[in-house]
Amino acid sequence: MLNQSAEYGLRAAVHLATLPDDEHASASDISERTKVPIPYLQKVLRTLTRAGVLKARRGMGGGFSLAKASNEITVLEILDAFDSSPQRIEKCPLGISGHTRLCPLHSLIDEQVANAVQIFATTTIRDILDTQSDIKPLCESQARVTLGLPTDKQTG
Amino acid sequence: MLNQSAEYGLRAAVHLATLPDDEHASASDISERTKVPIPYLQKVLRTLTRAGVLKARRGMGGGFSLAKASNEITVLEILDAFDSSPQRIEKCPLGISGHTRLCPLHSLIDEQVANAVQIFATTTIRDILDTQSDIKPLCESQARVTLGLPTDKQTG
DNA sequence: GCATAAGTGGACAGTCAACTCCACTTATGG
DNA sequence: CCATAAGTGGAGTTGACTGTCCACTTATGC
Repeated sequence: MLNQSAEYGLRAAVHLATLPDDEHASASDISERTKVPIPYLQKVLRTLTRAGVLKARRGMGGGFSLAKASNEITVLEILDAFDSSPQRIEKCPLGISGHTRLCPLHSLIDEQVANAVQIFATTTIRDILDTQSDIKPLCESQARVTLGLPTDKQTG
Repeated sequence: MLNQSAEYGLRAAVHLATLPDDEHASASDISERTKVPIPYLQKVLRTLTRAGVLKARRGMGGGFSLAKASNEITVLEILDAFDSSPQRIEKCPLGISGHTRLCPLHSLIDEQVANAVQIFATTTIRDILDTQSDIKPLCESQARVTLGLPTDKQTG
């Protein structure tokens, strides 16, 4: 569905959204919380910064924070930063002339893509945090405590 | 959404489904109709044959045909042959213990996947051919006539 | 203003999907 | 039974994505 970078980017954004508004988190803080290898995470964070999703601050006490309010950052926006938003089928993949719309085969596929894109475009990071669930995104506060024995169980 | 092989495999299956029941089409016939490079298509066809979607017949007059009725071949089945069915998220990608379900972030994504999988699992090749549309899958019969100048226009 | 914390940029290595080739096998038909 | 049509198997190439490293720049704070 989406590539590794996008998955990591989402985790980072969700984590940053849980922080008090003007607080920064360093790459290694985020890495711990999101379980993403630091070197790769740094690259991901840079990408999100260039895309205008995050703000970076250098130097001591620096780090990353959201560039706008969490309800102004859509999931799609983050996927796009990593070329990972599901691709709509714009025109016939066979490139045959004479038709102006997709045939049933490609319509079927494109419809599924369209559905997903629509949801991702209208869901913000805030929405994710606001979702009613006993499981918090990235396992939030409890995570640190239970972290001793990382098992492969179902989580979130 | 799906990889190239799966896209090619779907085209081939749809094309074969338009042929009279016991008729075979050679790889190069299918290549022409589906606009897929022959060498790669051959590999795709082999994969579908091994997966039990197609039957192959060697020697002169041989070729490929569907291994079962077109209404018994689902889109998902073909995607699966190429490891291209959208992957459900089974367990927390962060691998944190203590939770038994997905967190809101991963639920959101998994829901989109689930939707698509559900549709693909219940749509057969026959359904695609039966879809009401003035545009036929792979541009069917008219295609050969207009094929002289392949332009990049919208089709299906 | 120097030591140190922290982000930046870009180069580099591994893996996998996309795609190509070719030598081999099977079957038909004259 | 030989020439030829057609599928099979597997090796090889390229390029994108994943992931790592390091030298460099910026900012803080003592």
